[in-house]
Amino acid sequence: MSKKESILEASAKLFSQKGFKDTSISEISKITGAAEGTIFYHFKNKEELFLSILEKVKKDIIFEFEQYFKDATFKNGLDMMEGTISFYLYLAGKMEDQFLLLYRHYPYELAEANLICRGHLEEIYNCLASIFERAIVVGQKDGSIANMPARKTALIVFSMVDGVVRFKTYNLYDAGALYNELIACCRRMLTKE
Amino acid sequence: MSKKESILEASAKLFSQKGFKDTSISEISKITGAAEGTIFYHFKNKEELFLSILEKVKKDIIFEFEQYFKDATFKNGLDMMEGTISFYLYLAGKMEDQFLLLYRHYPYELAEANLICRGHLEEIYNCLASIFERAIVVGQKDGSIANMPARKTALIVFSMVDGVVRFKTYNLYDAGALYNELIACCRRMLTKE
DNA sequence: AAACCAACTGAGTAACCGGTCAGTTTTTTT
DNA sequence: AAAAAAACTGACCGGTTACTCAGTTGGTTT
Repeated sequence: MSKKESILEASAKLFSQKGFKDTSISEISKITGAAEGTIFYHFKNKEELFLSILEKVKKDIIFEFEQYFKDATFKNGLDMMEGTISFYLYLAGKMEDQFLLLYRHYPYELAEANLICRGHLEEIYNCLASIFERAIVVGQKDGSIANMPARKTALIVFSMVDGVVRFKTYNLYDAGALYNELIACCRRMLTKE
Repeated sequence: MSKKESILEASAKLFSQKGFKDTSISEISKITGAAEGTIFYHFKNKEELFLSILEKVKKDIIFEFEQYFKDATFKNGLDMMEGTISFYLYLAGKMEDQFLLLYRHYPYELAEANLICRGHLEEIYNCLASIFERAIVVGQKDGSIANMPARKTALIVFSMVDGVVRFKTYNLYDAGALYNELIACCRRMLTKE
């Protein structure tokens, strides 16, 4: 692995686990074995290093969902929604560090001043919201999901699922213990009476 | 207002809006007019200053909900849930800074090492979850809410509502635009058998 | 072998950080 | 009014920070 790659890998982990401000260049230098100067040779400053990481997070998340939907088949829209939620929870565990980075405050603060950062975040959230929305639209066509505003409902399902992941991240409640209830709630919320 | 009070007020605002690490003692000193030494006279270090603020946030949030439920009357449990959600959204706007502090990462990081911090957070989340739970229990008694695990469902409703508040906080989506849909989703989720 | 160049180095820098402390001012008690 | 206590001050300190830059390395091209 090149020095640049190991810098990216190590700082992605540190930014996720300790936060942007609490991660120093000297720490990244020590872990990777690269001199501090090397870090600034590859990235013009700390902020740009962060943006490179965020871009990779974006690509990874979008790639994973694309892969999942490429191979998956569903009985109907409601079944698709259930699969999507399951995969989201699975992914949040598998890509724990990447999700943790998105649960931090720094990306959103940077997004206020930095258009590139804002763009990455919007792409990520748009991708996630669209995944839930697609399931709803499919379900409304095949009749497994009732008529309701697809995008808005998707955002609510998204925030519901994401909230459960956060509970786990912050050690407030075990996400696994809520899984069955989450699926049941979602089903009741979306199906016709 | 005493110096101590103005230090608490100013740093609460700064910790919420800029974060713990990004707020320096010298900044608090400049804003309040208190010397840096004065801050350390009242609070033995920066962390203890933070804990004082978190404790106040806890008291304020719990107080506000107690006040609300003291005067409010509801037709039934489902109506109570709707009122609770509305009040939660209203409160998240009114106490924007306090909620923002809870959306930051620092409190949860500190909670891992500091029992007092952990205690405050648990009290806050327990209070919020219990509020939603109570409405469900009432609704199940009067028949307006279907039978389902009260606590777990409460946590899901909570994470759903809180997620919508976060969308607004992070400028990702306007919470107000989701209000009607949020209530409708919640109603469908709770009323079906 | 000479020239070139991207990758890399680490000592150095100015700015800032949380925290201390000896001393001053203000308030309360006697 | 004297004494005691509490509130307050700001210069100072050691440590850390992001970032710079003059110089070195090692591989490729001419």
